[in-house]
Amino acid sequence: MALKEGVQGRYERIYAVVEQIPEGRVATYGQVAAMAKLGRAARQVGYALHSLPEGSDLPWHRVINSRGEVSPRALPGWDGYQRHLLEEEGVEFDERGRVDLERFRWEPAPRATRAR
DNA sequence: TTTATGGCTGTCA
DNA sequence: ATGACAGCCATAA
Repeated sequence: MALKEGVQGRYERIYAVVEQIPEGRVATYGQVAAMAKLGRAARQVGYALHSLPEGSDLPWHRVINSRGEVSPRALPGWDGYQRHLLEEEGVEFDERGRVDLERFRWEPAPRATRAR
């Protein structure tokens, strides 16, 4: 309709954020959503990832929920697969399969090139 | 156009 | 610590 969809790059925004996630680091949906200027559209982030185009180099597996765990998606084995990918990147999982967000939470750079 | 759902989040018990 | 309810916003039908 005549209403502006804002920008058609809503997906791109999410993709851009996820793409910025370094290895050995994880980000939550809410965090990505906030960084993508989507506000509380954390769910949409998950949808965007669900709608991921095939062949995307998007590290969607680095995006987890606020519990520090992968989404218990319907497909059995997907959570294990995601966890496996993160483990290879150096992310440590708990017995429950949880990650210490306090330690592995990706800290986005506000503006300057922050490297420590 | 509206309606329904969802890879979530945060608070309350 | 976990379990349940409601809120939020975009995509799909």
